[in-house]
Amino acid sequence: EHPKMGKVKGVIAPENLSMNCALDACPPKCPLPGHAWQSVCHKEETTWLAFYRDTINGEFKYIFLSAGSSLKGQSDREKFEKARELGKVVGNIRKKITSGLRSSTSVTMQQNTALWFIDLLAIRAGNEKDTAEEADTVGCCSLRVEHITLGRDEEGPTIMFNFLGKDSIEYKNTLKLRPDDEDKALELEDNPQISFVRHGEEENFAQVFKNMERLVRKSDNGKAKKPTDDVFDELTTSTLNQYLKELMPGLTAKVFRTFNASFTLDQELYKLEDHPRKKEFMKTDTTQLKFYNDANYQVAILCNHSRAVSKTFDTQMEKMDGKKDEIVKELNAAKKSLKEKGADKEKIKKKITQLEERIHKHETQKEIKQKLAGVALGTSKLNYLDPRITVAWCKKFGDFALSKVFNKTLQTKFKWAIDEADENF
DNA sequence: GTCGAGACTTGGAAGAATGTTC
DNA sequence: GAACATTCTTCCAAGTCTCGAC
Repeated sequence: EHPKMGKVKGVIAPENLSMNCALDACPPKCPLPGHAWQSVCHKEETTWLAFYRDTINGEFKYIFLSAGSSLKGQSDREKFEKARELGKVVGNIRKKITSGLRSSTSVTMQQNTALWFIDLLAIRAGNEKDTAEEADTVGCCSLRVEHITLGRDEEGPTIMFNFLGKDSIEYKNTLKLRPDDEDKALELEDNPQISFVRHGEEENFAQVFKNMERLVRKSDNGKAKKPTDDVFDELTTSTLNQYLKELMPGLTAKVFRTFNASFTLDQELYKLEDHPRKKEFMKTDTTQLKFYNDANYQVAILCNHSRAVSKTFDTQMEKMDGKKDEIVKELNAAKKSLKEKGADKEKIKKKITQLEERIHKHETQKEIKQKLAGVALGTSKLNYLDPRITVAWCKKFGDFALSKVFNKTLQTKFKWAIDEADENF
């Protein structure tokens, strides 16, 4: 429960607003007669147009340019360029993390263990929070002992995470080794609450597990930890980001999330290139869009982007089941009539094929609906996926219409990417 | 090194607009 | 064209991160 729940916001008057405009520009006129702006300033190094103080907690509230403005586009591009830069050096950074995991210096070991999670699981940095004023949510650096369960299964060690992240969204995930039995691995792969250790990272995982055993049991002074104690007790987001800057200029924890989200999309989309079912996927716009959405889905799972399940979800499922029953009845009747004397067999056979196709389509639709019930695809598309990857993929594979994946708002927001990327991006 | 102000990005909910089905 | 489903858009809270003061 949020500590400020139930508080009423005050009205924001012109007297609460500070305006920002160029020194040689005419400040906007206050539209309310008898009122005036609190102040007019000329901060050329900032992008905000106006700000006021929140009436509940006194925090700054800004008014910015829209996402479609060239200024925002430029900043968006810089964000993705930074992620691409990380992509070029991530191999070396992972080598440094590998050695840091085994460090005898506690701070170094903690920094690299946290980073290993941030890189693999795309967990947020986790700044300090004042739980008397804000909801009790955590990220990597602020994880507490009570959020972690260490265990073992037939493949080896397991690390289970269970905590509330941004917006009090539940994060439940068990990290484990990929089973040798490929059928079992494929089955577990479909479970969004299970993540496999990256290929080649098995030894590092064993070390991370050892580190975590130590971090959830004892602090550096040897005292036993309580469930409410911090796992990474010598770490803050600030010191972690300072360390990251030593590894690459401008690198922060957030960049790993952008990089891994875009990298995942790129990998998933380009599986189409030599996919055995390539023709089938590229047959219609609907099947190609489904392929794109499946790739987008993998990113949404990685970033834990969820949404409330529609209140009418169960009714909708029941309706779909009812609809399917109707088609099945029709199909059975058609099959029966095939055996009747004097029936137009060719016509009935054609009808049977059509009905079978309808059932298959219906089942696929239900499957998609169930899969996406609690998952939000839009957040990653808007914030984490380099739009140039999507633009290039659309151009490369059958000149697929970009409007199928980017609506009007996204096309405006990503104009810079549409102009820039060709099929070889 | 710590703290807090300041500036910006990321995020889901809700309502509006649009599409689909009967 | 009504009813319902889906997608788009807006809203603003909740994050991340930097920088300067102490």
